[in-house]
Amino acid sequence: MLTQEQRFRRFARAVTTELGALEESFLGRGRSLGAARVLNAVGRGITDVASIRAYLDLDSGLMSRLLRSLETEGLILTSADPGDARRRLVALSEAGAREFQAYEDLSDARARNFLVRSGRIDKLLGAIDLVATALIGERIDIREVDPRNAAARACLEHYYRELDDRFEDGFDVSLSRDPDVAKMAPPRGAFLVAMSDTLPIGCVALSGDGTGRAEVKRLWVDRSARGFGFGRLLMSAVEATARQRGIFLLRLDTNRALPEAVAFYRRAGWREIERFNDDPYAHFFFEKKVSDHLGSMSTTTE
Amino acid sequence: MLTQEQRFRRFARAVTTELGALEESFLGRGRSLGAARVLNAVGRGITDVASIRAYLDLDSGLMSRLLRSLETEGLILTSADPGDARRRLVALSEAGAREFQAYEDLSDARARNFLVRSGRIDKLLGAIDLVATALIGERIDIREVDPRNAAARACLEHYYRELDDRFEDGFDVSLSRDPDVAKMAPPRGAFLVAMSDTLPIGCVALSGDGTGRAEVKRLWVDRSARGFGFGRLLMSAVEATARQRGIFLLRLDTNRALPEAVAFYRRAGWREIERFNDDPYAHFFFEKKVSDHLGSMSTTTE
DNA sequence: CAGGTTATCTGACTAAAGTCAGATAATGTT
DNA sequence: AACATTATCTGACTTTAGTCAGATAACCTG
Repeated sequence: MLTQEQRFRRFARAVTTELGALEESFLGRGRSLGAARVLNAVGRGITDVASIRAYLDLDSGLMSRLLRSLETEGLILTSADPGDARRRLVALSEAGAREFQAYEDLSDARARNFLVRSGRIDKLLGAIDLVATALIGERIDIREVDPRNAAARACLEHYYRELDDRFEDGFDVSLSRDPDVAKMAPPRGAFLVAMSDTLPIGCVALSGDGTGRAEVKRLWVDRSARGFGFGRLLMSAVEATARQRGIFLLRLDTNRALPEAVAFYRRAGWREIERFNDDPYAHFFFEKKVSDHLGSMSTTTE
Repeated sequence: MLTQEQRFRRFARAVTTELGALEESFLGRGRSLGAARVLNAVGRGITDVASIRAYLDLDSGLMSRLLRSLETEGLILTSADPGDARRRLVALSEAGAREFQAYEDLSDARARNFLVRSGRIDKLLGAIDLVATALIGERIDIREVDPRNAAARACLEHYYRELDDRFEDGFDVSLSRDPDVAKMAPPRGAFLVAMSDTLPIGCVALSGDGTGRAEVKRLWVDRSARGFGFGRLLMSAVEATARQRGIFLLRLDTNRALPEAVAFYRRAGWREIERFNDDPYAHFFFEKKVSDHLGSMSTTTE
């Protein structure tokens, strides 16, 4: 039988062929891969020379020559940084933007081709998300965002869809105690999203009312990213955020159709308590003390 | 939300980084990637220059120079092909074998590192097999092998394990009508394995007794490879093989715990018939005519 | 055995990627 | 103002990969 290593190596060969073909298609546009990569970096919004150099790991000499060749092609415009004239800023010209878009289209076409040719797009997307998440691994970035932000909304949509799938009678947000957006934004609360490269793979909300107590809501981790400990990571992050906001006691509720969530909260040091709301979707109630005394930012209204 | 193309591109970036690091580690052994690749091809058993050239898609001049450099390093030995002195044969020297092993160890170490670091080896292996199978796609090779061969045995082990998982009371080969190996080998029968690169992803056996009738047994497709139509491919191949062996009528049985198999046989033109054996695991029985008259190789014992 | 074909080798080239040692000019520090 | 530091640029270099036109020797066909 094939060993696990051999299976990985078959995967590596298959992927190398596919990605090699993508690079080949880039060469078809008449400039070197190095130049194409720089153009791509600029197109993606990396605008100063030092950042591009760090992003692509390029020698300063090579970088300079690639910039010069893109400049004489008329694809980029460079200028001195007004704040520090040693630095140079790079921007796409109109022709450069068109050329950047052409590379984007090539990439998208190959991605599409790969996905469609299998005939099993959903299963394949699940698999590639899983592999990418495993590879990106610890390089995950938990950041606070506005709950109306695109990544946050994407997470929430996934979250609602999953509840709708798993609850016996489906899930309808409007029937639930939906915390309003203001409660999930500073200074009273927070909305945290876990980003793996460009993909939002999980979220959690802290819904506060300005007192030293708050609720944890909307904990979700993408199916393809489960088992890597991101749920725990999100919970630690939200507890830390709560402490910063001067919150000392957290509560949450959850549904009996999510036994792994109930087990997870128990393991993570949450204590089961009496029902504290009339949400029809809530069956289990927990609380956890996150700091010993009232934090510095707690208000007087408690 | 991220589009499907963006998800693929996140995957491509993650994988490129991982595989780039692997190539970097190859460079650490002090020779170019080209030379390392040739050494690897020789180590994997490709012994004549033309085949290596085809395998690695190398220009004849470049190939020759890489061979010369490996030869002066003392890693390979070349000799004229005794059958055709224009061809050259390549073999690893003792030092070459050690060096080849060093590259193998590097590859394995990186594969292991990738798998272990996730903490979810089985799920990850399933995902990479799925992606690799999708990428390799049509480039699948159905070949007849001896049923005692390693790939065949690997398939059968998976097959038995899966039946044991799915049947209500498990599965024990010794209780089943296990066709003996001679019936699954030429000239009476056949054992076909579907190879995707180096991975056996499916099998099917033709168990004959030298008459114009035979049984199809052991149809199996790996979980990660289902839905790509490989079952259908294997069945067409086994029917073609049956015709070659002079068989005109095929029969098979299957279990009620495998509804998708039953549906598959119905769709593929099989006709349900009466029970024709006393296998305790068999609940459904099918037959299919694969040629109109007795084939040329049919024996007189029918 | 003559003439064509084949497999490999050699030499002369190119393009791309990358390295390294200064040069230049702006900025920061004392 | 003098000196060190920083970001970028320039020129000279190397290695690798790859291309192409023959050369060479063995083989195949009639």
